[in-house]
Amino acid sequence: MELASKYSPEAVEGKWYQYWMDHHLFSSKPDGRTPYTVVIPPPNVTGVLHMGHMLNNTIQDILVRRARMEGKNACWVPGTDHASIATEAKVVNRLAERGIKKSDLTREEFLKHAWDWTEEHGGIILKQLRRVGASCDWDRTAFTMDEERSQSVIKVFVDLYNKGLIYRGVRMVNWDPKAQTALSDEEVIYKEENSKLYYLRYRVEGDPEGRYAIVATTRPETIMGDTAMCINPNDPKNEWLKGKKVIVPLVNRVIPVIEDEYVDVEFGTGCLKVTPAHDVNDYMLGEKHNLQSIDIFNDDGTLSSEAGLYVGMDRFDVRRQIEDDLVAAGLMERVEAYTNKVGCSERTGVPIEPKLSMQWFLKMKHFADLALPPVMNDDIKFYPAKYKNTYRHWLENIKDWCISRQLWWGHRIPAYYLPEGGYVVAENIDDAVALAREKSGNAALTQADLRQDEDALDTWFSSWLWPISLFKGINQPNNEELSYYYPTADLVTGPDIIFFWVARMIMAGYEYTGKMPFRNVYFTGIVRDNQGRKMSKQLGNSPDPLVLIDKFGADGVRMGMMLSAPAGNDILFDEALCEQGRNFCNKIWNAFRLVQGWQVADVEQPETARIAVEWFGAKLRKSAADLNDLFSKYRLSEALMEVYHLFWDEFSAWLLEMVKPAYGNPIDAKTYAAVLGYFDDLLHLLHPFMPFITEELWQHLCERREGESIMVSPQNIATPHDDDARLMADIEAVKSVIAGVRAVRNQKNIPQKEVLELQVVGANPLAAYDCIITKMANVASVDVVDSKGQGAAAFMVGTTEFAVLLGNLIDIEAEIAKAKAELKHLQGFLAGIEKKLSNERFVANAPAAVVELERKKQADALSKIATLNETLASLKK
RNA sequence: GGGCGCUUAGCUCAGCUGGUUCAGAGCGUCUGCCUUACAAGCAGAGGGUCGGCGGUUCGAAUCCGUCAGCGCCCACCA
Repeated sequence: MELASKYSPEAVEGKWYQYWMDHHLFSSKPDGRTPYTVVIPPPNVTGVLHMGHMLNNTIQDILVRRARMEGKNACWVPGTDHASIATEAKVVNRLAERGIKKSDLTREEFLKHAWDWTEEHGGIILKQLRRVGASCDWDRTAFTMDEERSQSVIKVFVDLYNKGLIYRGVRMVNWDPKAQTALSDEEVIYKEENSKLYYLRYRVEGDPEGRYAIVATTRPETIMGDTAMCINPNDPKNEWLKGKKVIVPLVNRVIPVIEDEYVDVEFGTGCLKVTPAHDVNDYMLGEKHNLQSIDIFNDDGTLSSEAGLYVGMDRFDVRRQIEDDLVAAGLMERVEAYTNKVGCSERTGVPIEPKLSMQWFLKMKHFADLALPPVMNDDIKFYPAKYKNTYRHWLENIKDWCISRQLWWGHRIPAYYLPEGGYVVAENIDDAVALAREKSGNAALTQADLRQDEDALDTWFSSWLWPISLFKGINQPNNEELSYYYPTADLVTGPDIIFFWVARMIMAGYEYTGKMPFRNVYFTGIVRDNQGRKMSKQLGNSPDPLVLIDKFGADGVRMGMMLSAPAGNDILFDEALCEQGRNFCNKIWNAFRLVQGWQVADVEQPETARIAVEWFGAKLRKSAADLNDLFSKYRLSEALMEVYHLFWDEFSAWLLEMVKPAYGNPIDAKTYAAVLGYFDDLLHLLHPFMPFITEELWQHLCERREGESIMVSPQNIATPHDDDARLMADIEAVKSVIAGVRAVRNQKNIPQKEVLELQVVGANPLAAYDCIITKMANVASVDVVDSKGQGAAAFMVGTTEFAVLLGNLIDIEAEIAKAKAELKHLQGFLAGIEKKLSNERFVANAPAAVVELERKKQADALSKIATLNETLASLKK
């Protein structure tokens, strides 16, 4: 069959993915094999594939395919996340485009829109993952809001409530005025902002001299909520304010001056305005000093009637306005430029507003105690391990988790309020009615009397169950699938969700199965552009993975991603890397074209081929062993580089050239079979990284029967043999000789096809390999001589001198210069060694082996120097 | 403010518990080649006093201290 000289991914990829699907090659059921389980970090159900997914899923696929090829029962479970707040925001925006406001809809109507949107866009990303080659068991595709997962979430909520770990209460929470919901601490991102520090004048009530205190604040718009001014009792400069009352500017409310050591004497004027409703610290001060709390904001961030002034205006408009008004009223001392950190909503980006509200919380101390030890003692391993510190620090300082969200899209909190007050928590309405009757003593209560809590649960309250709920482990504890697949093997995710997700999965894992959810966590880096900038829509520097796949092929892009993606390091993505991947595909393709074009005949195996075949076997065994080691350490980009080098340099450039028959001649059957065997081995090693091209070539190579696939075909590369190392070292020396001759050709512009004469001075330690040297370097023979001939270009391999006879082509001056330069280098080298050896303390203290080695180096250097001196002498004749 | 990590060739990085001629790899660069698998290729070459300083040691890219620069995480100084 004629093959094109270029590999065409488009003709291959779709075909094979369909074939894998048709033959259920990704599907997994419990059996007698060792399981290898990975659960996908579920992408947002309405998301589209970006470079982060490309990286993350390529890594998972490599691990999964490798495990599958090792004979494990690989199970990669895909799915999507309902992403409560993100999806709700998207739905709200979409409705807004149609002129519909969320507030005009009932909960049911809104959810209908959300489900429509989910069904329309949901799963697009999963389809896109197939283009990448992801070998997920698609029959298991799950959704965090499907029936099974929803039930799990509700069941867990009820369970934790009954265990006393979930409570409801009024607390200061992070309020997102745009999404109009509470957020967990983890969803608040602090951004540095250039703002202003305002110095306001608070006149002292009844002061005959009309004195005033000066308060520094970044948020003058909150003065309407001020209910005290606080000074440090140990602050002499504010001593005079003790026991006084001051008047809030513009508002003219009289508030007390309180004393608390919390106040930093050094900051501003040492006077702090206290707004208990709108600042976490002020809230604490308010509690401590029994202050009134005035909530001046509406849920959307506009001023409420409580504020008295600026009612209905947005908080930031008020800040601008009040600055002017304070100046006009003569109450502004001054304004300074100031840099501070403002907490913003991770999702909507708007500054969060600390707000007192009724929310549901999960006590975290219990879970922290559960989740910290297994990571610290490496039952669960983190790659890279540095994230253990981050993890520990978070768990040791953990605060209760606010799990309620004022959203509709998500799992609705299963709490039901009784008409006369109080509530019950139950998995379903029937249980709730029963409980409510019991609680109230009113046997006549019906469903209609109960009102379910309006809030939904934080998205992460469902995803923390993911590794368990995917195997129905919450609803059917200890079921067969769970016992078989769980704990999962590896989790591949970004360090940005270590708290959101990883830590909480560990907590839920131990709480609900008594076991870890996964054994290893591989933290990927962030994909950046080649200038180190984070990829973003605004910058437009984020390529579409599918466009890249169209351009370079899925295998090419996978390789491009992996080439520079060490665990935990950010990857600077450059299309040039995909180009390298594509080129590699082409290289593999063409190596195959060469091999499959050979005519086989019943001829004797040449010695060259015999040695070459033996040598490459050693190489292959060594690489396979190295790969095992690299994979065990999750050093995937190094593993890929290892295979890349093995295929391109050792196999293509050396082995194939060594065994290649002369033009038009056939190859012997023995060599041919060996080369095909190696090709098969190489395809197996490559397959986890480049699934498509390897499957394509494998079928050509083995005359595959329907239903077979490289991914489940046996692969048996032996462990290294005892004499492999010696053979490999010998061939490395042989390569150096060949490279030496080629270098001479290059310098002298002698074409490869011109046969040269090669001499070796003294004895030839590589005599057994002369046939390889003559073939690869195109020399007539390797002649052992006592001293090299006139007009020869010399080079050394180890301590042996080789010489290429050049006759009148030789450039005596250049040879002398070269020899002199080398001599100088060697003499310097020797001087260093001799200095070491003459150091008594070195000889006395260093291990014998090290000293011995130095002696060997010394002897070798002396020998080479002698050779060079002879060369110089003969050149100068 | 606290914690962690990084700094090695033009770029991206590897160098594990100090000692193989240890200063490496890939890409890029340069030179020569359209050699009958592949110019998306072949052959060859150049390139770094391992961020600075100090210390430990017979010996330091590797261990310790310190300084400088960069990055990340955490934190209620308004």
